[in-house]
Amino acid sequence: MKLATWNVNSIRARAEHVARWLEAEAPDLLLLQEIKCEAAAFPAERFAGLGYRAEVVGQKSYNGVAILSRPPVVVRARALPGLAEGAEQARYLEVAADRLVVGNLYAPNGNSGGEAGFAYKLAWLEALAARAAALLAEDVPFVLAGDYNICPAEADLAAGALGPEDALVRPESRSAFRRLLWLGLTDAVRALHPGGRVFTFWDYQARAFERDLGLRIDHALLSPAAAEALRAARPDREERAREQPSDHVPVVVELAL
DNA sequence: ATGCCGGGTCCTACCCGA
Repeated sequence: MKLATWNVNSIRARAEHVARWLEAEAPDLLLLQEIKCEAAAFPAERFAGLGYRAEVVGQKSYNGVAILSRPPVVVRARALPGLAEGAEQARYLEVAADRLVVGNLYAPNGNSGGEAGFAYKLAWLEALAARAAALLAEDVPFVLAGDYNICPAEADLAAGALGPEDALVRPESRSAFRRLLWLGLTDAVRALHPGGRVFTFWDYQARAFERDLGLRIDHALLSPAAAEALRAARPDREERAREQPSDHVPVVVELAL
């Protein structure tokens, strides 16, 4: 099982990049975030021509997640259970692909909207932890992958790339990430690259990529059974050097399932 | 200290991203 997660910063702006990448990498599943459109505007036909089905949880202008798959999948959830009514945004899609459960997530950034915006980020991450606990209780192998909008540790950002008050590095955000690890989940990329700079995002501004002022914020967390099957995990850094790229690159995970 | 890019939309100045 080869799966990948990629915040594409608008699927309509990035459809040809995604199509080319699917042909080159041939993943079984591709988890997309920030598609920035409703389901009706998602270019599903472009990917159907390559043999990929699309499940889409869309929203106008902001957010939006989708899963492209070669094998058929069964949708298990189109939102994260447990969030307050009226707080729904298109940020979660969970499917079953054979016996593996895959949750595709786009966590709130938390830097806009003042303290209320940050509180929403923490509430969302709390609901994600509850979902992880429920999946562990279900005793199915699973992957929760996507844009967590958290640099888990100091090694996960270039020096000076963000201030200490940034929502991506605030202690409360990091604590929410550690809580997922303490439940028993494995950070796939960090498990296989314990010391390396394995950034997944570089800002468009100030020549951040050329200066390698990156962040590691896109993660794949694995259940214990999935972690036993982990064979490879890496960001595809080369994508960031292309013309009109997303500011995030794909993160690829291979499991011997 | 500010804006630096780049996507979106009420089409055009502004919101959001991280």
